Amino acid sequence: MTAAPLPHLGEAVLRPIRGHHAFEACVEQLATAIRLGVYPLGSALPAERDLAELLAVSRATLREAIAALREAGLVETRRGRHGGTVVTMKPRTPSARRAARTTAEQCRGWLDALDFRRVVEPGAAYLAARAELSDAQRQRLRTAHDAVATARARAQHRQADSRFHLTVASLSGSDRLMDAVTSVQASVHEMLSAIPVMETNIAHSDRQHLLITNAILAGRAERAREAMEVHCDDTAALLRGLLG
Amino acid sequence: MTAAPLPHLGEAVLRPIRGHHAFEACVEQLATAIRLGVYPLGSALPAERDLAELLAVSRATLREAIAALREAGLVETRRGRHGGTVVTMKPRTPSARRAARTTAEQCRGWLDALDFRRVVEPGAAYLAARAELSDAQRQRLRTAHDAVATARARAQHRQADSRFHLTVASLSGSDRLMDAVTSVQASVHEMLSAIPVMETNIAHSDRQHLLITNAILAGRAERAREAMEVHCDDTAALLRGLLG
DNA sequence: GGAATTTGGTTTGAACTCAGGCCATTGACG
DNA sequence: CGTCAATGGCCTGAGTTCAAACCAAATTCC
Repeated sequence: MTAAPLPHLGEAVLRPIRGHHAFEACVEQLATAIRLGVYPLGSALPAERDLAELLAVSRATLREAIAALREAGLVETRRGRHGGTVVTMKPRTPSARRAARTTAEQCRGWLDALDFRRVVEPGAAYLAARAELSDAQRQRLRTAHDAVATARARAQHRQADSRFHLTVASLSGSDRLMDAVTSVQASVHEMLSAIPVMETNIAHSDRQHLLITNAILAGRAERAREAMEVHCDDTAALLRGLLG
Repeated sequence: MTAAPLPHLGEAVLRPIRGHHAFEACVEQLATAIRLGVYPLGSALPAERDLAELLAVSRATLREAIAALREAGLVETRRGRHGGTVVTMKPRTPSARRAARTTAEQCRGWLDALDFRRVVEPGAAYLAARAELSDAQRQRLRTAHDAVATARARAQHRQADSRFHLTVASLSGSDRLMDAVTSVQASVHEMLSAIPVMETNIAHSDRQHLLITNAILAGRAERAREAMEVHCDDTAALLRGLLG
């Protein structure tokens, strides 16, 4: 039997343990969820004890994370019965975000995200179309699509778009795909916040959303996947062009 | 503006922070890498200092993990120059593994892995076929394929199969895809170790590997993806049938 | 008005992890 | 044969995180 070390695979398979900073990870997850519009402006986060359980983190750590969000002006907290932590920050406008310089490291991660997205989002659409969706699920998809189509302001359209893609992923029924799409959407959201987007792009994108929605609701798996592939390719082309 | 909490998305998007047990995560990653054949019997793991950096973990923690592997009989350690930790354990045979009872929880995760796999592995094959591969990379793919085709013993075939799929993923050039495939291969390996596999299945599988390899080397992206899809579907059908 | 309940706020001691340095062992090379 | 370099083995002090209490505020309901 070979005793070759297979070095390339070793380096590729062994990956950093994500773990030593529960605090930072909490801040990032919550901030991302807020920016993606999972918790829109004015909505309340779950109670601390529930949130701590969701994130599998101690309440002490979670509170530090919430304190950081509060300090950053993203949320406000009120005490007492029916108190809680409420989202108060309007999503940053693209222009405000453009200030941050994009590093080479960041750019590499972004390009990787586009490749990964082109794989997982069409896959999610495919599975969602094949799944037997309940009426409530079908309604959620329609609602999510309508929200994108009718959003007027740029930032709100951005959030509605993220929610649409996350909704499709959630309908796939796969936890791992949901993870993957969440991660990808976080990256895409960052990218889109760093560049200007034109009206024509949005209209084009909305048309594709409709195709995807209809294909999923009709149970046309292949068609849903192809529509999502086209959508990802178009967005990727736009982003690649403007980022390098 | 809506203040609806979007509860379903919140529960789906917010995920446990994987982090509070660097030690356990290390043990799992290393044990998985060994079982998948990334470090075959007789080969040496990287030096502790290098491994600690790869896993982004302190040397102290890594050493505890290695101690656990040693105690489990997976590896042995020698000191001094050109010392190190070498893999000593033959992969467990399916029969030895069958003893472990499969829980409902485990089964759910496994079924999810099959869905996820059907998305990411074909995606990886597609990207690998589209990438401009260096001669060294092409050679790695051929070597990995030959190893599967010529492996005689069941357990060795299993490892070679994992290595083949991991190699395809590494050729995709996407870190995130590599992560995803590593994770699904770990699950698939567990499943296959829990059930009996027949010779005919192996022969069938080997034929598909050849199709995939040729499509990638020829740069036929669509064909590579379809071949991998068929391969995943066939394996999934086998596993689903034998697991419930 | 008063009690119960829900929710955030705080404290405490234990366990885990880290970074960095230093020691011990072994084989290779001059 | 002696030195050197690579490697595993070990220690210490600081920082995080955890679990499980208990406290304080605010709302609801009697």
